[in-house]
Amino acid sequence: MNSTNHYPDRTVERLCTYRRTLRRCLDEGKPRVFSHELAAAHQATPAQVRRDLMTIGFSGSPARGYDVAGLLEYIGDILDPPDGTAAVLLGVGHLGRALLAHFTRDRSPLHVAAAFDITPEKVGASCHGCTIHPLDALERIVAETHATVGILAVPAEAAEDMALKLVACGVRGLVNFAPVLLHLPSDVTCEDIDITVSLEKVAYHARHAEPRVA
Amino acid sequence: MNSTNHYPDRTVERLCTYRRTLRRCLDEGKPRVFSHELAAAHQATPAQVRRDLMTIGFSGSPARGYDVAGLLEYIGDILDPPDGTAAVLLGVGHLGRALLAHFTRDRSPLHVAAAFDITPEKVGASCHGCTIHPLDALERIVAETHATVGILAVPAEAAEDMALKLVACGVRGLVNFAPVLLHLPSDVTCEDIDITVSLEKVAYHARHAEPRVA
DNA sequence: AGCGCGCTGTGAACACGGTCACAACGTGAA
DNA sequence: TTCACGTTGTGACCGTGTTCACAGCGCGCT
Ligand SMILES: NC(=O)c1ccc[n+]([C@@H]2O[C@H](COP(=O)([O-])OP(=O)(O)OC[C@H]3O[C@@H](n4cnc5c(N)ncnc54)[C@H](O)[C@@H]3O)[C@@H](O)[C@H]2O)c1
Ligand SMILES: NC(=O)c1ccc[n+]([C@@H]2O[C@H](COP(=O)([O-])OP(=O)(O)OC[C@H]3O[C@@H](n4cnc5c(N)ncnc54)[C@H](O)[C@@H]3O)[C@@H](O)[C@H]2O)c1
Repeated sequence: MNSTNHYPDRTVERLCTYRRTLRRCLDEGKPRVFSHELAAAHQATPAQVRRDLMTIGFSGSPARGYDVAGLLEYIGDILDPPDGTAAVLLGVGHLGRALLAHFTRDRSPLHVAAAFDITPEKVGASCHGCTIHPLDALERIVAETHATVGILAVPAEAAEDMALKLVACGVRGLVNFAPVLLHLPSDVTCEDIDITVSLEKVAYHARHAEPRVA
Repeated sequence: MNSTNHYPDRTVERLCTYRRTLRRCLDEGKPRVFSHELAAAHQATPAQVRRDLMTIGFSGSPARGYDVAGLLEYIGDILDPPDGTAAVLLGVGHLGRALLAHFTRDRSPLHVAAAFDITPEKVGASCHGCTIHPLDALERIVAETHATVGILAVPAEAAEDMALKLVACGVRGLVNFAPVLLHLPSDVTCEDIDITVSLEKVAYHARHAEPRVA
């Protein structure tokens, strides 16, 4: 297991969601879980869960299952840097405001540290307790907050420019809501969330579903 | 090719995005495209594009490429029902408002036809030109608008109940923003958009990216 | 008219993630 | 103490989606 080339994307994704179930178990005072319980709370089979945990090197015990608190901490060590993750948001429009409302109140290991917009009227204002900064403060604030992730909620035309600006400031991870493919250096991770495409896909599949199976 | 079991999900997804590039070509007066041009505008190789178009049965001509207008119409016939797709939105909170702002002004083949909320103060009000209805009007309005897709922007605790309610009204496609797995009949298509997980994934990958390759 | 280039269409090979199936083992009951 | 059960850990297998590689062909150039 070399240090740069890490776990598969799909596994990381499931780790994120396993955490939710594990937290709920902890809240309920349930000290141990079986693979089939974790599987039921996700889109997964018991074998898949065991495989994921094997991949990250976490062992359970036969007839007892996995230790909830131990696994939660183990996953946290993989996913979370010691000081949590800071993100910056670009574009405080309709979508940006919703994101701010959600990720600033959150005490999770991940939060939005600062927001930016190009519109002069918005700059300086505060939105859900977060001050909106001008774009020329980007480099300084990324450095100060040690932000490692950038969120793009700007119009499609501006997205690539803003992405490259973020990369120039040292950001290596992006979440892009704009409906365009960004051309980025290969060491930058970008997750596209394309709500329009998701809706179109679902509409398509809904139209072509077989009448009723289960 | 039987009528129920249709194209793979990934292909449908790419068809949605090919359309964007094709529309841009049309706007620019470009009558034909090559597979490598479509590929460059997407996360795809030329072979992948050709394979997709082969899958849907659209032919180009060597040395001339694909006819932009023809392909656009061909994809439209696959993705869009004749009258467009109507969706209903459940939960007009921070996220719901952003979605309304985007998908009501849109003249696209897909639009939000009605919004619903449980909070008495919100019901009856209008948001971005869309009236907010009470939940007990759901069945009637789904029937009247012929909505085929439901969008869940409600708190996690309410998501599964609301999903089942939509299904009971005849909706067969869902887009779910709540961070829970929905247990649904197998003939219902559900696309989960889990923004928190996307952020966590990106943060993870950004931390473990190799220093610099390209 | 003839030639060569560059594209399309596609069978075959490949890679990856997911699933199966089973040996190993700890636990609790008798 | 012994046994039966249920769960984990994992090698082998399988299916799907992606890429390779090349034959076939039309266009434009000479
Ligand atoms: N709202 C939705 O539900 C929705 C759905 C699908 C896709 N999207 C996409 O998400 C993005 C944002 O959508 P929105 O609805 O919030 O749009 P919006 O127009 O409401 O907001 C865009 C914001 O970005 C700011 N902006 C513009 N250029 C900028 C720049 N260069 N740097 C920083 N800020 C800049 C604007 O001032 C504005 O505040 C768009 O690309 C849109 O296509 C949104
Ligand atoms: N806002 C974000 O950026 C964001 C990010 C990640 C996930 N989410 C998820 O999206 C969902 C919505 O987020 P939000 O920020 O808009 O929350 P919000 O609290 O602002 O809005 C929720 C809305 O749903 C309404 N509601 C509650 N129960 C309902 C019911 N049974 N039927 C209809 N409406 C009901 C409430 O009245 C409220 O208007 C949540 O599940 C949240 O976890 C949001």
